[in-house]
Amino acid sequence: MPEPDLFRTLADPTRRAVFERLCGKEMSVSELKAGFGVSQPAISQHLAALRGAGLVCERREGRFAYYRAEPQALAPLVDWVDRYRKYWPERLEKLKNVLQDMEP
Amino acid sequence: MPEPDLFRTLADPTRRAVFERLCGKEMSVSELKAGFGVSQPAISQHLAALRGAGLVCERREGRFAYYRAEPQALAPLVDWVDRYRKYWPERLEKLKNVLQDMEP
DNA sequence: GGAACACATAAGTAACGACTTATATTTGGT
DNA sequence: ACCAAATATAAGTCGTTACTTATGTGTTCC
Repeated sequence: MPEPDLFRTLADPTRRAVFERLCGKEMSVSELKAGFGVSQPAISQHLAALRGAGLVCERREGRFAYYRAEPQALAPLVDWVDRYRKYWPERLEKLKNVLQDMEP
Repeated sequence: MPEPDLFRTLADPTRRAVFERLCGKEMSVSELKAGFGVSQPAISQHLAALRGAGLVCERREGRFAYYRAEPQALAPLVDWVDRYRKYWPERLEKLKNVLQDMEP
């Protein structure tokens, strides 16, 4: 398995949407499949790719497989983006809002 | 031309490296080519892709073409990343540092 | 005007990536 | 024990993509 790059893993819109949905709540594969216009194997393959990048993890329960997102795995991407924030002062406000939303 | 997705545009390591180098300083194509193990047309093609995504812009001067990065075009990516920052409180410190570096 | 230079575009190729259908594996229910 | 459900894996297909070499376009210098 070739090095899993976050950019490449998230480049596919369907796979990215899968990750986004899993950030909201843990879901089974068939629950995920609903709403996407692709087959179940396609979903499983996207989940395998996301798991390879550490972006999701699986919890088995009987014949069901529940997946949830692991947003910490976005660390390298966050770092990368932050390196270019400084070129971009007009975004300061939005960043401050993000900070405020995070504080209790 | 199909919609230029930032994730997809930045997915290729060589192309991403081109963008990164252009954030440091404006450069000509041949100046860029040095350091990458690919042909000049390959560089030109990456530049065309980056330009299509608004990530770089070109300034012509005689027979030279100088390129520089346009980090503002990262906006959608920054927004996307910020949506997942809130799942990730342990990164608060780093974010604060980023903020501080941006203030005068 | 012509040759060398800087770059872009064209055309071809080989690898990759996202999908499909088909099949295997495990589990639950009857 | 059997059958259906939930998921994973295999194998094949087809479009995309990142490269190559070859060629075109414009510019500078002699």
